[in-house]
Amino acid sequence: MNDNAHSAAIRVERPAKTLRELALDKVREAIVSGYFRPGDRLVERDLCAQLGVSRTIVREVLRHLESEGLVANLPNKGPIVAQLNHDEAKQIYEIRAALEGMAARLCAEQNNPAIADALDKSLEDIKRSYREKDMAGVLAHTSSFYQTLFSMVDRHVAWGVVNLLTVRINHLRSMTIKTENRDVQGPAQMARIVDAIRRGDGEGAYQAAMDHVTSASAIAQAVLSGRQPID
Amino acid sequence: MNDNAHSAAIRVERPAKTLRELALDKVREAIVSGYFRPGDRLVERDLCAQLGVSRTIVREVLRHLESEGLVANLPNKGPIVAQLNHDEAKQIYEIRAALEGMAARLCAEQNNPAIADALDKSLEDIKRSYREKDMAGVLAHTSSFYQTLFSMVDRHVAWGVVNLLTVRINHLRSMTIKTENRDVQGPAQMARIVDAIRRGDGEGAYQAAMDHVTSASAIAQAVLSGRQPID
DNA sequence: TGCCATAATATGGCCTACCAAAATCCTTCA
DNA sequence: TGAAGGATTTTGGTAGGCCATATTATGGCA
Repeated sequence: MNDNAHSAAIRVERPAKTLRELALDKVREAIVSGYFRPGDRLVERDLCAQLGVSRTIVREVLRHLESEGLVANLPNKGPIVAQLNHDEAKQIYEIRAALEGMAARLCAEQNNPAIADALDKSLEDIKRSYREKDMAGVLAHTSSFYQTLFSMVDRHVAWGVVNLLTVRINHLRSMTIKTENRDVQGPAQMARIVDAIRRGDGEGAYQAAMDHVTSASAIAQAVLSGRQPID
Repeated sequence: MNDNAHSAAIRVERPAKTLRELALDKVREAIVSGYFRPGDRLVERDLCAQLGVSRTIVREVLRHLESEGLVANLPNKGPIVAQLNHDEAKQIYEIRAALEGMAARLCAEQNNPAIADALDKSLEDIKRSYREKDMAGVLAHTSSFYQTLFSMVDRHVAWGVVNLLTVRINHLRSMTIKTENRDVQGPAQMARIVDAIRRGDGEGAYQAAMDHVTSASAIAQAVLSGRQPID
């Protein structure tokens, strides 16, 4: 027993990730990062070669990404990287507004100072990343901010939905945060959310969260209008 | 050209359903309908035999259902039918409330009488199904009511999210609608939504939609408390 | 009898190889 | 030139096999 407990204590935390999960992450990352562009065909056997795995894995991965909305399947032609149009992007921002607004309200109604403190910490990270011009960091810490918002009130299902939708607009997000003045306005809007939460002002937190997403959406629309869709 | 246009016009809407999609629907239906119970193991090779398809297909289907949240994968044990706990159900109802409330508000702000008319039609179908004690019909027409709500304002992404979440609580829905008085209260609450939309009262429609889901959620919680989880 | 080590079984994870059907590209011949 | 008709590419789908792990028998030993 003692021996067992001991070996358990030193047990190496093995990856436990299956090859399929690794491949899934790789391909998702490749799409989100723009290595595969919207409209690109994802030929199964090519992916096999690039990933170094069998078709079985590739097919399962493509199915998974299809159900995530990152990949579209043309009948008898095969999978391509999904194209996000104007309208869908708008809808995604709208849903995020509704859910993040909800989460912010719940946080405010919790009246727990630890929540605002945790959010402030993420906010500092975001500002620092902006100062260091580390845009990947801005995105990551912004995600972290919202994850905190949801997890502090135990809304992991809603967080899952938001997360799922967010990967589909990732390239838009990375463009909006580079917009002029966004390094000041973005954090300012998020600070309003935190302030309302700290005051216990549910309605204010809701509005502030809605406003933040809404302004991001407006910028995204402008970006999309400026550059013609990749069609 | 003319010929082309003509042949396109009469083109038979071919099934186009791949075997995988058929299998996916079958298994999803089997889970939603309760043929497979929460916690049941879904042994790949058994499913192959039952569905009459290859393991490739079965695996892709399982992956798809996993990302829908209907199937859970235990490491080193394999897939089982996902178990819905108390808290998750509550969260799902909460998200539906937020999104259906949003859709109802948008419908109201549209000021288009056709919307309320279409909703009224679904509502009549629901009442008739209740009178005929056709509970499957009640569920179907209720879905149809909400689908109208979303599609009338072109919010198919949000509808997709709601739909995805709804399949996971399908058994709860089928219990809530059988609750005492639900055949009167349910339609009455939905009529309030329609009335507000017809009046162009966005805030009222939002509240009415929230109230409807919230009361369904309360009933679901009661049902879940009454009968111990299937563990 | 009771317990432990071992073998058998079940199952998921992963792979290769194959076939049919559809789309597409390419060649050839009138 | 241009249309018929292969050849190629690629998906959709199948079959079956290998390995690792986990569970379950099983049989032998104290």
